[in-house]
Amino acid sequence: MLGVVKAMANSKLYKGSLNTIILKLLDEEGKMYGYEITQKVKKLTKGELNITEGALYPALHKLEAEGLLDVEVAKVDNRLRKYYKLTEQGVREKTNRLAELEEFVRNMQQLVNPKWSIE
Amino acid sequence: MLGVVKAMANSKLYKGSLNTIILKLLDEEGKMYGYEITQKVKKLTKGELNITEGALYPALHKLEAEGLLDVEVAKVDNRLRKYYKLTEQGVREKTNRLAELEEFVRNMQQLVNPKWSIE
DNA sequence: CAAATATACATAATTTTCTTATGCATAAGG
DNA sequence: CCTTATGCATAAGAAAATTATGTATATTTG
Repeated sequence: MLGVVKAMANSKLYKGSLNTIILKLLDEEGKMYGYEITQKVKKLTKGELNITEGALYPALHKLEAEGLLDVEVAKVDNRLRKYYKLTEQGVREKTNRLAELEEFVRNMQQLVNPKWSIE
Repeated sequence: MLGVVKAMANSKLYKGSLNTIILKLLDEEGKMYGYEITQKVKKLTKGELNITEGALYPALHKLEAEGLLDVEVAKVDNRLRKYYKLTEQGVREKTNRLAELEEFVRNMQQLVNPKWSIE
């Protein structure tokens, strides 16, 4: 019995962007737990981007191990939640990642030309 | 003796975008050879994106194997060049990839918010 | 003119990042 | 009661890149 779990994305372009997404959402929301992140992303992209658990949880663990996230365990309705939030280093890294993302978009615009513009 | 070869890019965001870049450049230029692509990309991004040979050549071979590219060997100044151009299927696929790229940017904009806008 | 750099291809080993497939457990809805 | 939703986790494998080589000719530079 498989629950037809849609992949993270149709295209391969999202590779490498998961960490940036996580850092930015945590910066906005203050703290979030894993499942909440997947739902938030799904909603914001109108179902077009589904983060898989196999990608998300290892990513969260890695960011935590790198000192970019702090974790806090909570029990809600007898179910476990692990709330993540940015550390100070995480806030700095988030800023860097967003700058890289803007640069990426700027460069892709030059290469692949342009229906979109910056600013 | 190592020639300090810079990586394809500082950030990981470019992962997955190489094929799209290749298809679009070939569409614009008509035909190009591998080394020419690396130089063109370097120039267009003002040196910020350096495609490595280890990424480029396997990608070209794969695109050719998939029927998206045709190759034509030439000898210039006693040196080998392999000119690639889009097949009909390659043209169609280029269109798809560009649409995916736009969708990717649109989704990232929703997620990570917004200094850039589409259109 | 010798040495270094640029041009031009290629591939193998490894790493990173993701998909796919599981696994466990509780809550809610039909 | 059975399915779906919530919530975590990890392992096996694939895909795409990095890093490190290797070969060869042409050009520039000290």
